[in-house]
Amino acid sequence: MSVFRAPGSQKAQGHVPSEQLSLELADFYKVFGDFSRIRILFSLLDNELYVNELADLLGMSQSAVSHQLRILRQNKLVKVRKDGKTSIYSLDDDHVYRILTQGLEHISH
Amino acid sequence: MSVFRAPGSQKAQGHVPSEQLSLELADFYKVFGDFSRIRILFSLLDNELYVNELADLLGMSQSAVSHQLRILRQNKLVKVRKDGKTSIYSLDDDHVYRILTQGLEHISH
DNA sequence: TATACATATGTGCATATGTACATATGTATA
DNA sequence: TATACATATGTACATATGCACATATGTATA
Repeated sequence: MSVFRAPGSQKAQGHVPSEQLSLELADFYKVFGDFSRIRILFSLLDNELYVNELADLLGMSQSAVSHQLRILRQNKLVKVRKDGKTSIYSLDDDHVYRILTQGLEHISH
Repeated sequence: MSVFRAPGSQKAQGHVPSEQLSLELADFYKVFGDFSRIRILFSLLDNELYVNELADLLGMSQSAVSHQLRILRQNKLVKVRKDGKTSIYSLDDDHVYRILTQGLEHISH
């Protein structure tokens, strides 16, 4: 793994992990580290759904769902398709699916 | 994936994801979703290190490191070995290593 | 065009969280 | 035993964050 700084920029024993990479990885996990967002992603595993369907399904307000969908969009985890008045959301690709299944494997040891 | 509730407990189209599982998975990701904790874990990839070594290496206070190590301990991501006055920390098992490498794969697309 | 509907978004607030500071706990050494 | 050292932890506070509320934007229909 090229997680570390170039030799010479380190002080004592141990390698200082790259701050850039650490930040990116933490941000990556942060998106998945929220109950509502995980539930939204799970809901989209089978079907694409529009915003109000998600809100009803999960018992969340339209506002809350929209705000979380925005975060998921910005992080390229979901994509939108417009159909008239409705915005239809789906997982961006099966990359997201793999991340979720790997996470589930880890928590079931 | 058995991520969903039993059929019958769902309303319209779409499956309501299990709240229990969603919560566990979000909490799992939440631990990794912090810059300082990721850096600590990366630092422990090669070597075991004691608290002050980590603090010096990462430019963090002893207090901050200890508090984060506590969270990592509670989530079984690191383990402690006592040697006199010092507490020597290491990754709990290579399960943690796998999680980190998978995360890195994802952010590098 | 006026209205209803679906979604997006700005804002405020309550809660969560990371860390500094101070201190407690535990261990080795003089 | 007294002191220094290493770590753990309680507390306060600043910041981050998720969501409710109100409203803006965009689209279809009467």
